Amino acid sequence: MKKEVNDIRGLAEVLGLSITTVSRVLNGKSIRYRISATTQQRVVQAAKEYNYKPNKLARGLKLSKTDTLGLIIPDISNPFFADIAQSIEKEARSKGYSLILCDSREDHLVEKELIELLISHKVEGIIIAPMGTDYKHIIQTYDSGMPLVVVDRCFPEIGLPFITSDNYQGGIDAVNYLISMGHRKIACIQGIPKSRPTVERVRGYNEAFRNNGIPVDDSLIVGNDYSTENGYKQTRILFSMEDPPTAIFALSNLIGLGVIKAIDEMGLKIPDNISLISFDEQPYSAFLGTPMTTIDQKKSEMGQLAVDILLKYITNKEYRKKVVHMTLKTNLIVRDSVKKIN
Amino acid sequence: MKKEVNDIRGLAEVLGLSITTVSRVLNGKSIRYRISATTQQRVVQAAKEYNYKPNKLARGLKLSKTDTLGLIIPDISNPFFADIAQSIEKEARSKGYSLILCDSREDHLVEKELIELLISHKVEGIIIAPMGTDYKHIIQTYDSGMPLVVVDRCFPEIGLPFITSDNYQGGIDAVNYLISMGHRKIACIQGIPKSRPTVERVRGYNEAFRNNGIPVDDSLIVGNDYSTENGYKQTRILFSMEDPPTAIFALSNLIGLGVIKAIDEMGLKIPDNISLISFDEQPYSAFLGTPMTTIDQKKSEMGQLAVDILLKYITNKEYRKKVVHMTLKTNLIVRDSVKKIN
DNA sequence: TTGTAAGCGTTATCAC
DNA sequence: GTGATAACGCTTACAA
Repeated sequence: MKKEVNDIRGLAEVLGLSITTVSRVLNGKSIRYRISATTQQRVVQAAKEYNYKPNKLARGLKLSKTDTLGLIIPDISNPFFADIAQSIEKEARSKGYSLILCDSREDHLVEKELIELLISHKVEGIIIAPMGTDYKHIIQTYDSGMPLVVVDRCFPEIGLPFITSDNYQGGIDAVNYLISMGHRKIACIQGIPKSRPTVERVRGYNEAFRNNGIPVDDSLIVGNDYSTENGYKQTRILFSMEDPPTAIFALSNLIGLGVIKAIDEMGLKIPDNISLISFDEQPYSAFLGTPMTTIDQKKSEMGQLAVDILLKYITNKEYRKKVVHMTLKTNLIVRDSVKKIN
Repeated sequence: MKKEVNDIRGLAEVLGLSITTVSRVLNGKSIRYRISATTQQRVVQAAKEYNYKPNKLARGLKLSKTDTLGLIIPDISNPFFADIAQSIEKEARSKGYSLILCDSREDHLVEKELIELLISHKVEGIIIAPMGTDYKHIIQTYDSGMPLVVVDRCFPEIGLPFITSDNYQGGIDAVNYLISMGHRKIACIQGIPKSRPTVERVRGYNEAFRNNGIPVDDSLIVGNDYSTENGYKQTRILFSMEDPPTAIFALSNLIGLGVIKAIDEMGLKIPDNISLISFDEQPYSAFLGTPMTTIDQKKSEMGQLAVDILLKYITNKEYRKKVVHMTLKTNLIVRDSVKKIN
């Protein structure tokens, strides 16, 4: 390893060649321009020797191609999103793209600013798992021509491409199972109320009751975000009722953890005193105090597909007319957290 | 919102001003150049109206300032690193920096390529949680002048800035506790053998035995990476021994989960048949089948400090001469996974 | 088979 | 108070 060279110009100089030729070789255009094998070898060799790294900024400026995607996630410390982020990163990089990671912390204003930031960075496309209650800023970005795919918290009512789980069916499956185990008084602790996954899961909840000819008690649908705190608080409130529910349907893994915490603190047992089923399978789900029955989502498929679709939008102008809406099957994993009653 | 303008030039045109003036206003240099209040207002107003977003590529090219940091993590789906990543992202953004996220998947070659990639992207600095067995590529990058901070898997033997936990003391605390509970035959399931956290924790393990005047049985120090699979496999092997250990010290949360899985499958109970203590506290630690005794690390402090130090290196040339080595206290959290014996 | 020069969108230097 | 212009590092017509 000799001296370093920071320029394509520097490289050209030490080689006694023109910038053009060097650039061509480095971009694999030697054949097209019939560059001599010797020249080619010398260039490649020197690039390695002088540790030359092309400047993506300059390249991006010239080509309007930054090899960069933006990812906006509401909470990367939530393992559900960490898993999605991992598969997105993997797929993106395998296709030659880097990822700018942004954590909106479930803050709508931050989310808006992050989009602006990514635009400033000239990312070629954006994958966003939004807060899910408002979409003005998102659709505006999309309409301005920025390739964009929404993940998880989608907005089916508008023309925004998305990929998400079949939350409706997941909700039905969960509640059907609970009902089949004899439960009638089933609480549902929601995530963010107007966010689509919550809306759909609650719709499934209602549908399952209807299918079984059982009336729904709306007062059992509680909670307001996907956090552990929410799960904890709502459980405490539910158990301060005259006649608490016999089962809880937690709409996220974090909420589920909060429920367990509350149950635990009250000296109660799952499933003896209360049954629990939670959305999102996690590595620890099987090893909790009571191995938990969960609704599993295809997280890595979701991430991978999001990238694939986004890249199609980026590279194929025709494809951009299609607004892809994709829904992935969920899967009920039965363990021990639901007791058969009656 | 009227038409969009993609240029500072476009903006200047609609305003009938020069590019220079517009640039100055937008960069808060109106006072220095005594730009009239009216002009100033018009510019700001128009920028908003025409939805102008400065091009960070062009700016970066000109100023050699990209407002971007690189983060390399071995596995973002590991909640330990997800937490660190979150605090890094938060701190970086609060200081005006964006983050390019790279997941090396514990692959040394990938790690090397990722560094090159980040250099190409002209990040202003790099935070890396490396595989931890080799550092040639890292020190070379650092020596070439790239501000860089190593996190978690550090290399104290060389002049690379780092911030990590006091893994040695953490190891001592864990094993001291185990010994105080009457255990003598204590297995240690390692992470990557030559990585510093593992080395230090094992050193603590040995030290605790020595302090208590108990000989160490080296055959009980097993395992080779931080994964769940490793924890699982090693536990099965340990229990195929004549006289299995009475306690296991798992050197990561993932390993701990693998141990639990194996124990579970064998129909054994924690802590009745085997005691367990694991590095890394997680939200679920308290709610596992047996609430787990853990060694907690200050993850968010680690991330935040890493960014702060890195930014000092970036902005303060003088400071760059200092090689910061920082070690964060760990904390033993006692729960129910260790049984008192004898 | 190789080279010259313009231009990507900014900011800084110098001039008025 | 404001404006021309060169330059950042790269790619790509257009020349030769």
